[in-house]
Amino acid sequence: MKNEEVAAIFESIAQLLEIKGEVIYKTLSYHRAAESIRALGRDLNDVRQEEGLQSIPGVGAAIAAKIEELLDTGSLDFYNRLLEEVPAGLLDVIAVRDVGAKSAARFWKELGVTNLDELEQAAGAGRIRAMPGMGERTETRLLENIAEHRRLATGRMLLDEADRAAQEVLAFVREIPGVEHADIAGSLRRRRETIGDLDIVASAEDPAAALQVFIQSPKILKVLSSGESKASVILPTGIRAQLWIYPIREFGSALQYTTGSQAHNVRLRELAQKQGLSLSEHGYKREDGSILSCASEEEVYRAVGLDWIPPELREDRGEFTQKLPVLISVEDLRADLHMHTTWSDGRNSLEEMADAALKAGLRVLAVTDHSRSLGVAGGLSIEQWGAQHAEVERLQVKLQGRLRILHGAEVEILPDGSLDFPGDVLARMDVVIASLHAGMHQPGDAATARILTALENPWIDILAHPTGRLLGRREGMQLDMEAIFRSAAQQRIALEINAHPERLDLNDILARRAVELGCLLAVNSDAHSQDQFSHLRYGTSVARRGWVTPAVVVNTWPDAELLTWLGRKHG
DNA sequence: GCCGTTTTCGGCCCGACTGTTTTCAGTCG
Repeated sequence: MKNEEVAAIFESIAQLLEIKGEVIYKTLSYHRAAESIRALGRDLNDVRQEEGLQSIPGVGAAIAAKIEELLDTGSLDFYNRLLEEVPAGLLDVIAVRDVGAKSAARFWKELGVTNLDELEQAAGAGRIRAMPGMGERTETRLLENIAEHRRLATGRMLLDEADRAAQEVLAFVREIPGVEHADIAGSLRRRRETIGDLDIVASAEDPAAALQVFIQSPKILKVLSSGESKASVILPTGIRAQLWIYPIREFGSALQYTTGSQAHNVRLRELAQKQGLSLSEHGYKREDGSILSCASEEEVYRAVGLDWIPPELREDRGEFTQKLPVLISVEDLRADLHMHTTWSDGRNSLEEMADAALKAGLRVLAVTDHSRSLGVAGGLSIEQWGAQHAEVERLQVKLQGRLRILHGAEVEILPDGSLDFPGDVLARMDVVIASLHAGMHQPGDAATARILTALENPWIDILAHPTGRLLGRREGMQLDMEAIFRSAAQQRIALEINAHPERLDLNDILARRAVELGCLLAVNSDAHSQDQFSHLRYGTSVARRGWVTPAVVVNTWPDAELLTWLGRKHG
């Protein structure tokens, strides 16, 4: 059984227990265990054999025993019995906004509702408003929220879309009279790979007045809620956004609070509590009732004896207990080792791409069009690659050393694990990227074997978008990443963090694990047009979330070092 | 159910907003 399946079961257990009315801390334990398992980056079976399951944060004796039962039998008696007690359809009910475990339990016990359809029928028939403590408005809003839930079932944005939408809101907020600072917060500031809604935090002399201007603007489609300090709205694009406004002296604690993650904030507040401090978005309250306001985030962390923690690390994945790394930044990237031109499926010519790379601040660019078997993407024949090589040489002369161009290819890994070009062609390349675009539906062990065979090929430098996932569209292959990382580390092959916002592959968790196992990484744009070098910042944010330092990322290295690494194979 | 630079038992983050009530529970982030 896969980690993700185990985590999903614990998540369901947490919710079912909450509906059942179990003490909240027990449900929290299952929730935390699920999060820890998701962040593990390695197979539960390995952890069980090596350090033991209880080495996982939030996993004690009881949950460890349940994990073992799941791993051994593929099923969990405790969970099965829970499902007989509480209708599984209620899990969909509590996924609706403003419906939590308490309400779901009441709908179930008082109206016999066991799933979302039945809840919608009950609301439509006016049976909600008849319940004690519920009214007409509750019922109307419930119907709206159910409709919204059905519309947005897929509902998360990719990073680039979220960035664009957030910048628009931010610009608008900054123009509201009386607003001093405004910043992006929430999961977008933490650079999560997909974004549910936008969080903006601002400071103003008179927060309530500024909020009024915000919610009355024609740029807002609908106001979901609004008060003295926060408003939740829907933008004309259908995207949900929240704006918090605080006095300037509280801006630091407000930014820290609204950035999250929730798990990180809970840990930080627990830490504060042990020092006799109560932390909220307004600052610290001491035991004598006095207030310590924080205008900057640094002050928030310093007050409890911590260094400022970069937002990308705020996921309760060790940032309070482990030494913080010096994270990679996008300015560290000197080279881009994966891109395409009109020779295969790119939209711009080689020269246009080179110009764009220069404008993006790059010093080294690897030209890596597809290989011959990828017909749909205009893969190059051996002869075409040779012709392209002549063009690369001409362009290199023309560029007069302003940009160093390496010539390689993104070479298909064929079904038997061999590469799409023979060794004598690969030997002529400056850089060889191996990747897989076809036959991704084969079982995980077969796909793993195929990649492991490919990694034995003496010419490979980089394994591109290793899992093949497409966010929101396709799950990655179920590979044995541990085996792939070990092989790549041994061969000094770099694993790619593909920076396309739809790929981000490796993800943060896998990137962190790869580095732990001694792998090199490459953050590449995979640009198919001249505007896509800007994607490098998305790849960088994945690396940052994976605790990655520049030292292990080959395209941050000085030319000499990079060429030495490439030259180990290509002479 | 987990966990320990005050604890192996007794704790477990904190406040804003809503809707329905007259003081609060539920939900959310």
